[in-house]
Amino acid sequence: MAFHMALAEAKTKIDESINSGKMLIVIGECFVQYQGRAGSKLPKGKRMLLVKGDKSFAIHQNTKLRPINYMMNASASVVLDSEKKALVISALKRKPKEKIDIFFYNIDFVESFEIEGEKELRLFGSERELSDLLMQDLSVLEKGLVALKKEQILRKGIIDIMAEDKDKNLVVIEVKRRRADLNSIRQLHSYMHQVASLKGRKTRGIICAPSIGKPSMELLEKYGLEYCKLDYEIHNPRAEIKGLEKKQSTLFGLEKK
Amino acid sequence: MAFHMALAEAKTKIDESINSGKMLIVIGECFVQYQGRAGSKLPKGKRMLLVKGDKSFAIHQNTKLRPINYMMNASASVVLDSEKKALVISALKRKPKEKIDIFFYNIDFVESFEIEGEKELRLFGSERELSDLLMQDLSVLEKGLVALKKEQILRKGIIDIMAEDKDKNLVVIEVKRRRADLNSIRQLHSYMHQVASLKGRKTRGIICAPSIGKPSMELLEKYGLEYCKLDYEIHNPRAEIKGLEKKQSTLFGLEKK
DNA sequence: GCGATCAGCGGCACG
DNA sequence: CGTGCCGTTGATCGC
Repeated sequence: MAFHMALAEAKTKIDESINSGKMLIVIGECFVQYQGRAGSKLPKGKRMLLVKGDKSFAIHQNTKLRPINYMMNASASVVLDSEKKALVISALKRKPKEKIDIFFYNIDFVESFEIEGEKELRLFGSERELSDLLMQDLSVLEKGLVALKKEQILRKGIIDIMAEDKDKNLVVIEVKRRRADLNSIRQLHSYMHQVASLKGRKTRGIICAPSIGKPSMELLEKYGLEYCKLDYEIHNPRAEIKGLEKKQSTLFGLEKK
Repeated sequence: MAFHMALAEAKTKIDESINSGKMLIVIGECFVQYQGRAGSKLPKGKRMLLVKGDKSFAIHQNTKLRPINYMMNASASVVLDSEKKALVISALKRKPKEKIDIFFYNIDFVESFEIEGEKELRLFGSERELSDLLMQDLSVLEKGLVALKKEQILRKGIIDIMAEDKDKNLVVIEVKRRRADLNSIRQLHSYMHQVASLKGRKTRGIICAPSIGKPSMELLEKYGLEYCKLDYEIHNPRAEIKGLEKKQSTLFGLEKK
């Protein structure tokens, strides 16, 4: 019957496409279940399945950027279930053990597209880039500040920039490309304490970010850390540091003279 | 000429589709540039553009789950640039101000698909669910432990579960659905200290997770926190707590008798 | 709207 | 491999 034929035809196309490493698009009414790190069921509805050359599976609804169900680097099997009158596409993965089953009850569209190897995205304005820029001249942060090491690995975490100020105090610097949040502060606090107890030297902590929220600022002050407003601009080939506004922590307000 | 005609035809289809809220798929050779929170350029190559009903734009290559370029909730404009012989699709957003330009030099495929409103995914095994399960009977964690409040909001953070032990000590509990990492420990540490200094009472901190890494365990011990191995299983409608293995922090090894 | 956290986070880089 | 952390994080929920 025509109904089954469509699914059988689709199966052939899908098998071929997945095998070839092409980009595959399937659109139709489906039910999806997943079991693995978590579990989920997605009620029957029309969706798009996108299978890429690297065996990543993504089921998209008509909203949101991210797929509603997915699996990457999986091995696939396509089976025509004549009982359920469905074409079942399963993606399996171990480590962690996960499985996703897609039951297509009817298929509106199947096509695969030849797409050459991926090109590299040239991105600018990443934290890495800002960090590198800062490293080149830490004196914009504070006179006499000199960089010791980038990406200093601690036993429990990684410091963005390790430096030393003019008074030979150690300075732990954490760079954020966006508004500093509680997490940033907790990171810096943890790093600073590790360094202080490890080196037995007076140690300061500075967070560099374009802005910082009020609760984060309060936590920062409570921990005796410092904040430096870091303004930057992103243009064509790379980002550029625009301005730096030192704003020492008020240290519980003791500094008001 | 035929070349332009194809792009012109595509423009019509794309305009209509974006206006209608359908799911739109465009495949062709394109160059992409983005400027906003960061900036990027993607060299010419064949890709898929996916535009959803909620005006989310995603440019996919043939690898990876996530799009190489994207923008959500944008306003779009489609322009035929006869100078550059390209169809330019631009997505614009304010707050934050962002722009993405997609230059299609030729188009292999354009189609839009009617897809009804999204259905809800029923997910089980989330942290929220595990937390709720624990709340129902904290005694599995420790005899005499009683829950005080769920999602207790602090000035600087949110506590998963606030409880009290048999000795009337406050107990801050942080639940993780996967292996506890440094971040989890730093969170719990921060919460515990806030509670202790706020209430002026002896306060304990317990992290519940299926596993914990070695560095995280060390940090946990350094902070005087405790770890509880939380085993759970996910089956059909919901997750279920399988077992709990208490594993008190060794507190610098002082407990070895 | 901002704030905080989770996510089946994914992806990357380094040990 | 695991560990740590960034991400144009996105997505959710509460204030």
